[in-house]
Amino acid sequence: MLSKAERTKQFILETAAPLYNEKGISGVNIDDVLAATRLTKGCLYGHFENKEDLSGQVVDLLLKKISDKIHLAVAEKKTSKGKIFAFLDFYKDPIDTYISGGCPIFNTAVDADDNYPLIKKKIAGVFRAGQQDLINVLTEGISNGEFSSNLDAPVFAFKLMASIEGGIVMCRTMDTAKPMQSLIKSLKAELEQYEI
Amino acid sequence: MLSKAERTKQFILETAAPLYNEKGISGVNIDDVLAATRLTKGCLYGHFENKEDLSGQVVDLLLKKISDKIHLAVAEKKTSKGKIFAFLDFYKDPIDTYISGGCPIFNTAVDADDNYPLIKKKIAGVFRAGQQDLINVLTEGISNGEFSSNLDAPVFAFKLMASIEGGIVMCRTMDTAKPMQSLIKSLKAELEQYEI
DNA sequence: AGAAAAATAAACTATTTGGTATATTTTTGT
DNA sequence: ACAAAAATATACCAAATAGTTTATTTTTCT
Repeated sequence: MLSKAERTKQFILETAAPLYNEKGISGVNIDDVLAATRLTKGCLYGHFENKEDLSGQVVDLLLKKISDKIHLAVAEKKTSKGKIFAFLDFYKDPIDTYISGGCPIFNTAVDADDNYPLIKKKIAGVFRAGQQDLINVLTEGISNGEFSSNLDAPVFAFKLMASIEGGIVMCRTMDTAKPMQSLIKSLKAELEQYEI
Repeated sequence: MLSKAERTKQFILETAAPLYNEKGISGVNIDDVLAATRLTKGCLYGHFENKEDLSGQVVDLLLKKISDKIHLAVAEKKTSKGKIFAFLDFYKDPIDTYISGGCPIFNTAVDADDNYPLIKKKIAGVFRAGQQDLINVLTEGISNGEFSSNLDAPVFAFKLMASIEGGIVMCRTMDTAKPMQSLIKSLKAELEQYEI
């Protein structure tokens, strides 16, 4: 079992995570975190060196949580098509997201661009890994005869991610989930064009 | 001719615009703006009530500038296909953007979500207007025989915007423009499937 | 039960940042 | 040329925020 200290630290990170996702890195202040956790400064600074330390670890947790959740949703499907569909369906509700405030990968990407080069590098890695995962699934689908070899896996993988992420932001801003449903349908139909 | 005061005010807004696009609304501080404009506090506060006033007007300018520029690029094309292609080509370089820091519409959307409800509403309007413009172009293309009536204009319009905006962020984060070229090609090909 | 670890309470420091005030200088436009 | 407008310089104020300190209390765990 985790020590009390480790549990408290985890609790702080978990509680701060949605705050960071909603308000952005520079939008969160220490008092917000203290209010949300109902802990005291002395306690918080016993677990983290400073705000930068806290922010870095929160971002890491955010990225890990969403990545794990997606992998889980995708892993339980057997076919290539099933896995891609599961990825798309994961994002079907852009208003009420897994972690409140939208997709943490994307939010952090916009936040970090021009502001936090270190975090930006982390996100770049997450994007690359995510795209590679999709490429692997699609390539697998081509080699096992699910899809035609006309399917350009890297391009379609990028298109899937870009449109989903863009769609989330648009839907959240316009406060409607409907366009996301149509977008997902359209992307599914696009993939099905390559079915053999 | 504009009065000196009006010119100075415009100069402040134009100079602050890329700062806001790069750093986000709460990331910009007054001293940044003073340093960039090389003006003094007294002067700045002679033109704007407070930071909120300045921020609001900068965001308005950002949205107007990019909207105007896109309209200009699209308007000079005659055909529906030409207009859509012009829209896509407008975003072909996600690294070196028209206004430094990426697409201001999208940046502001992520920034405003959960933080600035008033600005969020403004962006929602811009998204809706942009989508409607694309719908109109596509619908025109259908009615004049360029495209099949199988083309679902609202859905495709949304897909165009979402994937382009998402693609910009991904490319900027990974520091490469290449995937954007492929994405644009793919979207063009997708539209061409509906050509008659 | 009792020592060590963890958390609290509360006061305090330092820095950043938004904003004000005012006297002086520069620029503009008739 | 000259009055009005615009901008500067400088000093200052107030609030928000990050971070420290220390003595005390609570909790954990053997």
